[in-house]
Amino acid sequence: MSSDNKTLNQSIIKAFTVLDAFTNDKKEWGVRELANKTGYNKSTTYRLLNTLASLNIVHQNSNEKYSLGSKLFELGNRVAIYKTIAKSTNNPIKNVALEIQETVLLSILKEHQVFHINKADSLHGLKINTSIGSYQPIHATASGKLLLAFSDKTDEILKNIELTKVTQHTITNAKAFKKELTKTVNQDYALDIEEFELGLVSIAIPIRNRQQNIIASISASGPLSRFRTENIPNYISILKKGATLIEEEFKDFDSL
Amino acid sequence: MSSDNKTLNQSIIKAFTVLDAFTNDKKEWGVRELANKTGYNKSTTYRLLNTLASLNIVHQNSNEKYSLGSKLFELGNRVAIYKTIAKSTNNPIKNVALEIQETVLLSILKEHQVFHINKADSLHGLKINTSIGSYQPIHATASGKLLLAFSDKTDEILKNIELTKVTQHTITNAKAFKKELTKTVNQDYALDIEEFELGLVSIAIPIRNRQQNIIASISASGPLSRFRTENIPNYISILKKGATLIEEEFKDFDSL
DNA sequence: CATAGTGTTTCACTAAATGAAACGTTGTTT
DNA sequence: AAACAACGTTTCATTTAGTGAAACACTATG
Repeated sequence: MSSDNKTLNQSIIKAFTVLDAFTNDKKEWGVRELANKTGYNKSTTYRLLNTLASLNIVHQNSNEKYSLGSKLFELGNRVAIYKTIAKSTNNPIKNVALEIQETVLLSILKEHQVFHINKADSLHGLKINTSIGSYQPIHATASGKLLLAFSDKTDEILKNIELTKVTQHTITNAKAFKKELTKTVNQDYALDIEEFELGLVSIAIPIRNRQQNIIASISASGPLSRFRTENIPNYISILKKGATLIEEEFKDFDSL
Repeated sequence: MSSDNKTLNQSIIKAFTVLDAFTNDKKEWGVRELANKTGYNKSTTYRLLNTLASLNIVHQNSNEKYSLGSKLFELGNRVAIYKTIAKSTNNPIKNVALEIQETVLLSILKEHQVFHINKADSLHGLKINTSIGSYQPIHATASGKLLLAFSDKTDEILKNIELTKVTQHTITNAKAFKKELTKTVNQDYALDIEEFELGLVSIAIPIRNRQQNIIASISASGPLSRFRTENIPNYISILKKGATLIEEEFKDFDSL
């Protein structure tokens, strides 16, 4: 068992486990339902929700179910760095999404993963279900491969990640993966055809600062059924429009 | 002492007390500094930060100080209702702020207080320090008086609030306050001259839906030194431009 | 009326959290 | 170079809070 100093506060762990259950797909939970989901006793769950409600972190609706409260919106707005970036990039990526007709993501490398700062959804019914603020594997996504390929810490990061198999198309062989990164640098874009999720295709290009260092990626994702390899130059062209606008805004940033 | 069922989880209370210390004014804290601020023992504070850091709710910078982490940004983005409204209203209120040359706020009534959904800062160095997601008193602010005046629950809310003195200009007499609300309805805007904060002036107008029910307020705030009563019609005109754009977006909403 | 499901409460018991003191590191002052 | 001040971090004995089973009260459904 870990020493005292590294023992985590269990009540806080439980509280955020409960909060994590609230997603865009399921915005409200009953007490017992949430207890089943988290594995916590229903009395414990009730007390956690009660405390969180008293702080406006969740609130109880008129149907007795609980949903996220305004306090998280406030706290989320204090994480200023991402809020500012999200705000500034809304229009460029929205325009790209309209033109490319797929979901567009703005992403950076963070903690050896791909972190999504902003998103503009496709208007199609069939679209990826990725959230702003979420992480995805670096080795199995277009954005991840692109950011890793151009990173100045590529070897260090490679030592710290596992090329785990996410789908049968995920590149798990180290040599093959390095070749993929070299190819990505050469062609100045990355492609992920079902490497992260079956039926899903993504294409990512770099966003550079004044010194030509990559600070983020912009990508488009959609189902394989709507994807044509002959359309790649067109996709890149549209993504570049968005990238250019974002680069103007962040040309003097070292990173996002 | 309260019964078992209403006893709040102290660890969660402490965790969010710690998180509340991180503001736009002070984004990073050392362990002892934060312990002094919150009144918690430095060991306790260290453990709280350690747990929060393990969840990416805070993170420790290279200078050993702690700041808010990406997880709050993610959780904040799940409070979809405010995020959507904030996103849709960014341009209108930004444009109003540019033209009016003061800080502009979009606000609603929530829990007998004024809740700020969105904000566009003035470019002046001297400007109000209000945060998105924060609450202000309903009786001592322009937005609050406006939203209360037009509310269909005015009397009920008045029974539940105290006309506490915030500055010497705050209206604390019930009769005088009711007259102020009547005047607000008649002139279709509200003014707060140093009622909430000395030296601060705010003017608010309504945002209406298709049924002409007020769903929010848009206001401008700045220092008394830059305020001229003869400019009120001009301020209202500019605010109305923003209100009109927002009304187009939310004309079918019953409330925000 | 019976049943099933919910949120909420109680109480005896269990586990977690706490704080004082000390440690190790870094930067500053003498 | 040594002493000092401030920091983050760790330890251990002690204190406090948190927990879960069982029961209650309510609502909806058949």
